Amino acid sequence: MNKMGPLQIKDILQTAPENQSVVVKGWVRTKRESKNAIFIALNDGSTINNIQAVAEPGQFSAELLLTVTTGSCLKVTGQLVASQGAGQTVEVKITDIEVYGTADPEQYPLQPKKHSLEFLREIAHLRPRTNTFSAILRIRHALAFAVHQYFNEKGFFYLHTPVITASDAEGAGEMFRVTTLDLNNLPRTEEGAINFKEDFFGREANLTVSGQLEGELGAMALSKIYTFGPTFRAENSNTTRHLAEFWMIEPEMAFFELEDNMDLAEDFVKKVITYALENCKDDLNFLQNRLAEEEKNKPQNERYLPLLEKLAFVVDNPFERLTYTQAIEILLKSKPQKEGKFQFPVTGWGIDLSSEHERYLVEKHFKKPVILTNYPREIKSFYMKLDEDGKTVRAMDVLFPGIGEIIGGSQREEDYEKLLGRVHEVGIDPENVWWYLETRKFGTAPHSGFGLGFERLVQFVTGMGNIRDVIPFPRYPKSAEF
RNA sequence: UCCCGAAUAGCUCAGCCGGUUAGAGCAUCUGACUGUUAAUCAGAGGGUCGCUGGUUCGAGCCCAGCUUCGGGAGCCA
Repeated sequence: MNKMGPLQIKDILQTAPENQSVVVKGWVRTKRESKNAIFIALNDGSTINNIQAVAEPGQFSAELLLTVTTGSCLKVTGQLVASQGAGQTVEVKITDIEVYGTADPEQYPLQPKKHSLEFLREIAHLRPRTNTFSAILRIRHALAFAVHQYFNEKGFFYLHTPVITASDAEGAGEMFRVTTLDLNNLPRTEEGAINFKEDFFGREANLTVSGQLEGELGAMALSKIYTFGPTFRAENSNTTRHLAEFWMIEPEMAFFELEDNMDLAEDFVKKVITYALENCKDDLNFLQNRLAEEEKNKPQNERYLPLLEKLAFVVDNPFERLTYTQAIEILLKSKPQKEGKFQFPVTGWGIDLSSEHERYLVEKHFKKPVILTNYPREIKSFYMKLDEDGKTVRAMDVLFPGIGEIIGGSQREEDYEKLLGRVHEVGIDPENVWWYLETRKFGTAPHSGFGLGFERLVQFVTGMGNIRDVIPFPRYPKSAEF
């Protein structure tokens, strides 16, 4: 087999030292000079661990060594030897240094010290070079890989739903417009309205807010499909769990009823978390220690479980399943309700649960992930299958501690007349979704699906508090710099 | 979008009741020391106090507006 590029630090660190010659390419994390040795810690992002390269004083010119600073990029040639010092088993005895790129320490913002997450967000082009963000990005990759692996093994097909759509039928949120019209010289109809017939698609177009409707079309032919792609919401949301551009995973399954849907959602989440636990040990350990440092400053009662324990707990315990109606009963009898601690007191059946209510159920009452089902029809989307009582729909929300709703899904309404009725009820023009309605006209079938916010999953697994820190280049109101 | 808070050195922050020349830790640089582990010790450099306007003899500090950031809420994934 051909060697595909140079060895990576991850592999070199696991190689037995036999004075063999090695080439290491990476970015300098720190340099320490002492009387008998110069130590350079190199990292290439293949692992959170650095490799130590050692040179002798006088071996290289002062001019060269001055350019070896934190952030600079090097090619180091030498021998792989057993380390004489504690802290690492192998190290590289340097014979040659080539500086690929310098990084002026007076200007390079990432110096060997603690930086706040807020500051790193301002230098998103460089933050992948930090331990924290490289760990997050490796875990993010592992989770994405696990998603595809899981669905592939379960017989799902990856369906590529469009990024550009002409319908906002789901009403999932405000949309970003896609246009090639000259905004300074808009074509007008005789009535003075903007003439979208002259636009690229000959009609109004937007970025997708969900691949679900198209996903259902796929499930009505391939039985089990999933989508995994970017999703766009133009909401003016400024929270730690919303992005304007995020990645959503949406499986859609023919012949799945609500219970099958819940079983799949729970198994899926547990399996991908398990994959991360098994394949990202170093990174998770690093993030766990990092979080533990932060927790030190918090009062005892506000501290969470250590990250790895939290993840193991979620994997090992069944999610709590209950109906919306049962949840309301619990909330009505709850301590914060009786003591008037809720900002929005629970007034009774039919209210939309606010995040304080969800948090109470998940974090205080059950202390584990919760699946809430059978919500009132009035507070859920038009495509959800009506229950027999006609009051509730076969919806399910999976709620996680810390981040709230990680999954929203439902059994879909497969009855043409009932679906059409709901379309009219919520004020959607049936003409805009004729193709969606036709699936119910031609060979309709019971089916279900859900949407999982990928970044919320990454947030949960990494323990990061702000969703803007689990995507390489976050998009949110007033921010699209990088 | 709403509520609350913040903006002072490259970074993280302190700055009293409005009063002389605005401080600390880390980082950077210099020196010392050391098979070192984000080394350690000593010294040095580094500031339009977010922007605009106002009050005042005098504003980092008080007031107004704006901008950006953080936390919470709503919308949701």
